[in-house]
Amino acid sequence: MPEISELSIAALTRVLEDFTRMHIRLPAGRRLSFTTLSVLHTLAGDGPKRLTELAGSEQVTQSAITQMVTKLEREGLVERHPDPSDGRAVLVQVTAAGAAIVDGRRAERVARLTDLADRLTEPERAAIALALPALARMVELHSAAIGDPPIERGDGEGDSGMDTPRDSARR
Amino acid sequence: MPEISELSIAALTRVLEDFTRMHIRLPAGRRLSFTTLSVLHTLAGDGPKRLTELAGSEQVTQSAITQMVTKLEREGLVERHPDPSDGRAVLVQVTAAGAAIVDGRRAERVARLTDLADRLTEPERAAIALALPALARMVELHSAAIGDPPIERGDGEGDSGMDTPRDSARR
DNA sequence: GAAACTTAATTAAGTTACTGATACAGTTCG
DNA sequence: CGAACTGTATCAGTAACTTAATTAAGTTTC
Repeated sequence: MPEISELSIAALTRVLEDFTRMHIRLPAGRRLSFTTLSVLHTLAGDGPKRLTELAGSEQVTQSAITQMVTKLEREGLVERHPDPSDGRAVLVQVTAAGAAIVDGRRAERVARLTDLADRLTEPERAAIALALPALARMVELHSAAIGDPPIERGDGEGDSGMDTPRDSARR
Repeated sequence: MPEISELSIAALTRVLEDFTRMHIRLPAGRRLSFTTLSVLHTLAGDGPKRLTELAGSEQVTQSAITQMVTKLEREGLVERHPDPSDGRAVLVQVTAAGAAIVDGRRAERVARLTDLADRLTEPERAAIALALPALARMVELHSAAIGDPPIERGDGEGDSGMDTPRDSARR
């Protein structure tokens, strides 16, 4: 016998795809590329990282990361520091200005979602609230499988770093 | 007095950001750009569209769409047809091969989410199932606000068209 | 019904963000 | 110490965009 409320993965997939599109289309104030915003997000969330670590987590080549970090450094959004434990390595750290960009984009998303949630009924909001821990656990299970760092999730996290194609390419 | 289960938008935002990242990083078999996959998804979901409509929904210039559609046409993934109601316009339609790509990527996402959901407890899955309609309604409210077409949602939908940066640029 | 304007698509030239290959400095290991 | 390995930087090339200009069809105005 099937459960009372059987979870339709197909439906879940579609809803998540739609939210992804919503996030992706969020316009950015500054003209930063897709990958660039993702890097800022990662650094703001996980703390300083090596270039090779970033290359792995963003799935671009190490060469691309070097070039991007050079550009971000010129713009004052990240800083390069020598790694005390390995003379070859560089630790990239987000600056206050860089973190502000991440926070700003997060705030836009929160504002948008707040607006939408306000227009739901109270039981609808409650249903989402009750599902959040389970959804968060799916993300956790995924990260664990991928081998990501176990990510401190107290606060000051996030920004999936996504951007519209227009933002990436313009100017 | 606050409700029993108050919905934390901040928490919801973070979870959705994480899912976005999960989707974005999904590797693609073919080497199609970020925007290209998004266009295929839109066409597979909404049916034939004009170039200008696509330019609007994908947030790139019309010129970019023209070039992309030309390339997709060469690869047999879309077809151009004259618009019977307007001699200036062109209707772009996804081919079976194009739809297969969209479906394939959707299937990968479903597989991944299925795997994760299997590792949840039964109450967790039930909680997500109960929240799905509310989440879907948030998406609907968003589309309505943006002015998107009201999207037929029977089946054969989806693929948020997202891709890794690596996929976009390689080869 | 012709002139002026608007809209849809294409074409051309330039920019940017990536890739791949290579060079080189710093580590690790025999 | 020298050989192999690892982390970063550099260089040349490519793909996906941009803006600007062109062509063609449709709409408006008188």
